[in-house]
Amino acid sequence: MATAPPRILLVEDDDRIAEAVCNGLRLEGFEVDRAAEGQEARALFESKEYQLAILDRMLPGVLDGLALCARFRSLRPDCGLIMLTALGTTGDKVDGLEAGADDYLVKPFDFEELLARIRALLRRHTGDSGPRQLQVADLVLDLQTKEARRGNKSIVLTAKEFHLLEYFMKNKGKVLSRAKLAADVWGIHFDTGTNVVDVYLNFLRKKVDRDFETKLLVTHIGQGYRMTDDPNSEPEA
Amino acid sequence: MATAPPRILLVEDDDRIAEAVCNGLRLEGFEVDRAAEGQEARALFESKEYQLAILDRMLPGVLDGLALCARFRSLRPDCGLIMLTALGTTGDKVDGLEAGADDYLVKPFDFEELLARIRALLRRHTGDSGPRQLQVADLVLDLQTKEARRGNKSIVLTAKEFHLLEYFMKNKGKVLSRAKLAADVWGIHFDTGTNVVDVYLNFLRKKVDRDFETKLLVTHIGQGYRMTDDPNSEPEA
DNA sequence: TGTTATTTTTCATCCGAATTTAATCCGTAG
DNA sequence: CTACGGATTAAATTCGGATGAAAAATAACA
Repeated sequence: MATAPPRILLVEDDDRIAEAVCNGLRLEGFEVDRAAEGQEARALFESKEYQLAILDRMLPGVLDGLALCARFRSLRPDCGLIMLTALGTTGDKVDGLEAGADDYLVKPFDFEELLARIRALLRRHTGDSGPRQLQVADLVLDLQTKEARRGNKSIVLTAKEFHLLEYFMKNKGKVLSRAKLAADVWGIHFDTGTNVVDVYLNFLRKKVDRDFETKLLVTHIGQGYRMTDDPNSEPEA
Repeated sequence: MATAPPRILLVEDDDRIAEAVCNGLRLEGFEVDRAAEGQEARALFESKEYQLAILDRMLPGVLDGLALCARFRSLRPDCGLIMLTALGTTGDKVDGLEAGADDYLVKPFDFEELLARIRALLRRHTGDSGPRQLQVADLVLDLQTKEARRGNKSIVLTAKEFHLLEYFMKNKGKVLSRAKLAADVWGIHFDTGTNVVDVYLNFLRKKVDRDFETKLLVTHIGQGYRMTDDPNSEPEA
């Protein structure tokens, strides 16, 4: 049984960065809220319970990253805090740590790096290092080796296929609309007339379902797709 | 059984880093002493019995990290030694290891990472004495002599090549992204647009794979590289 | 210190795999 | 029959990775 995904607050004014990070994190199964400036961030932080906050050091408005950091820390001592700082401002790191941040990251950072630190931090606070493998029926996806196997057959996946499959497995049981898949896996947020999702479903099915009796990927006409353990079950909300 | 907590000597001149690390380690239940420069460190080391010392490579005064390292090693051969090096000073790592250090870490490092290495080192020094050489298929890497050999062919490696190979062998089977390699082997924690990793993969392959039938280093396009024990883990379709 | 050799890193180019687009096919419902 | 949503295939494009060469940094040594 999957526990509730960690909830993360991202405070970043640069749309492009925020966009990319949001996407990436959602793809990894986190629940992400975003604020573009201080007041909004504060409001969100006080209304929901976050396991972790990612704060840009420099923010428009009265409340900058440092101020938020200190405030958040005093408000909820065991919420993880990661500070993002621009390159070249050496003292920043230390200031950040002194304001109560658990870690800092220099921009431009690598998403992988951010992810690693998020995981480290969540692990430190919750003791859970997350799954190394995902499983649905007899299909196993190894997140370390990026290897998939069903039954005793090894399945080779490309990067996109891997992401898509990972996303399905993390959301098994749920019906996922094309729009949501496009958004969370491809980062396509408005309706371009593309059919990549369809095409990739076809790719996945060829590799994952074609040679097997029980089909794990089910189409719900007009609604989307669903990965299921047992085909007779009702879709989850 | 309640053995005495491991005693650690931290030698670091930067107050803030020292402070942070000290706190962290004490929180983890270690007993920590700190010295800010070489003479002080030496005095402490000779007056108490430490299970482990963490040395900054660069220190003010006559005795720098390297000198201390060599001295400590000859004084107490089974005390664990971890070297901290700043980014951008090439060759440091190897010098450190040659001076007798057991491990090194590039600053800025993750506290978690430091912790992991401390634990590994303590484990190694209290009884089972860790691996002295690594092996993947017919490739053997001797951590003592820094010699590599595949089949009956001896392979000469440069410092970076050695570390990269060591990292791959320690993580055999896992797909390692460029970002992770850059971070853990080069200490590049943010996204510069470099392709050193690619180039070094090419170097390694020339030395390790080129003249052999079975290739140990596999590319996973869009995901990273992987060192594999048995190349048969893929196909079958 | 100046000179040379070695290692590390950057840069530009080429090639093939992966991704995306676009066209066509198929089944079902009206 | 036709319209609609989805499945499938093939073709176009883009992107990631390999590689050679040269530049920069570092070490070795006189």
